[in-house]
Amino acid sequence: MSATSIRVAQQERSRATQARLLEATVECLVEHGWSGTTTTLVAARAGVSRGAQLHHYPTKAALVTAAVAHLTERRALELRTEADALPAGPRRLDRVVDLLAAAFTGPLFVAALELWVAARTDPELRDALVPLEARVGREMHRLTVELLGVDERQPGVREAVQTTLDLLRGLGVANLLSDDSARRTALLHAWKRQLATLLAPDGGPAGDGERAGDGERAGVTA
Amino acid sequence: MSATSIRVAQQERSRATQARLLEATVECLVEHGWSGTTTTLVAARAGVSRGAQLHHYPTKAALVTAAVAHLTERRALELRTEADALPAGPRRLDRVVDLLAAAFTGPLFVAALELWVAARTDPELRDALVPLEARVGREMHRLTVELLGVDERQPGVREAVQTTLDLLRGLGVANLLSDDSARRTALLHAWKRQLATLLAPDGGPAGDGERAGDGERAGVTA
DNA sequence: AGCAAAAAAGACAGGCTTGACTGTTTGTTT
DNA sequence: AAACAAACAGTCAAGCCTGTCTTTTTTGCT
Repeated sequence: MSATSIRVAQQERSRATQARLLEATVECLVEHGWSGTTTTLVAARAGVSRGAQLHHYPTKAALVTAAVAHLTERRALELRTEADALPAGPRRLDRVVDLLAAAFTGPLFVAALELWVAARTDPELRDALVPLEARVGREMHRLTVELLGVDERQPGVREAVQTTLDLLRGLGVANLLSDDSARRTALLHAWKRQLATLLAPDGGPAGDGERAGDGERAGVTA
Repeated sequence: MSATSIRVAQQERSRATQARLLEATVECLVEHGWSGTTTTLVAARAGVSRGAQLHHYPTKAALVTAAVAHLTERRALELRTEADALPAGPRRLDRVVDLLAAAFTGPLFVAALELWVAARTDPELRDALVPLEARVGREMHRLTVELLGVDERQPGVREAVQTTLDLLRGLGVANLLSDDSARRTALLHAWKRQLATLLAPDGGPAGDGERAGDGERAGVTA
């Protein structure tokens, strides 16, 4: 009973402390922004002593890097969870867009955006963020295609999906300061119908076969 | 000769120093991000002593607030300048989109985005930024309509323009870290043709009369 | 019980940022 | 010319952030 189970208990304690630290880091990002996210504040918010914090994450870079990975996990999890709860009714496309729009306006997106902007001028953070973000971006594209139930080999479909995601990111940024939901809702209403015609297999007005770049690479995606 | 001309000289000296400080602030935002933009660094970059800096802008908030206004001016100026140089050829719509896309990827956009994100968690900065950004947003919308030479009263036109700007903002953010120009170019190519059909007065597939919110309010626009 | 290792706690030093303060130069008025 | 005001220069202290260090507690094993 002792050998493994108790060792597991200890590991579990570590894991719990680390989880609290990472969660607190994300919360601080949302509440205080990147420059307001100090290690001291994170430790205080997590209810963890500074010594314990430094024990698990020796430097701020280590903490933030781990938090980036943690955030990525949480974003993917949240997406899948909400996607699973999606009904397959006639308004399927509308619901999918609403779901994605919610992902681009929630706290997790805000935290990711803070990191994204900060990473621009912070090489260490950038190196940690870019590969993960690329992964999330591709995953998001794939999930969108799957949820919409469209065939990506159809001309124009890939572009339509990418455009939707980029548009949602833009709307998400616009929603940062002032509440933009009224405008966003109206705009998305129009876009939904637009998207419906683009995805219709009978060949809409756009899409003559060309392919965009090398798939969805853009990040800050959920 | 003395009364006015010399007073002008002194005022001009002040103005020049202030301009250098504001310009240096924007440059620091682009190069080092919001948290890397310290007053010391700005003063050094501007070639202005710390005393002189504190004389003109007693606090960091004062400096940044002034820089926000300055940045707004520069963005508007840049837009108009480039818009004036726009040829009125057959590829008019393509050129307009390219122009706007450039505005959403240039240094001025980056600086504005840094401020935008920082303002989310900084009330003082936020209060200074929101009204100015709203102005730029409206101006950008107006200018786009004008450059495209479309009639905004036509159903769907307003939505199409707003969608274009929000999409460009999203693409601009995606371009922050990794160079996304290949994907962006391809995507915009598709969107241009999409936009052309949306703006065509013979009634495209979208736009049945509803209006979105209260005009373009979203910021981080140029 | 007793020992070793992991986890946690908290004090401390070094570096940086901000803004206050004093002194100096340049420009302006009478 | 003399007094006055604005612009400029540079130093200083207080506060904060990061990361090192030592000490204490908890856990795991014999």
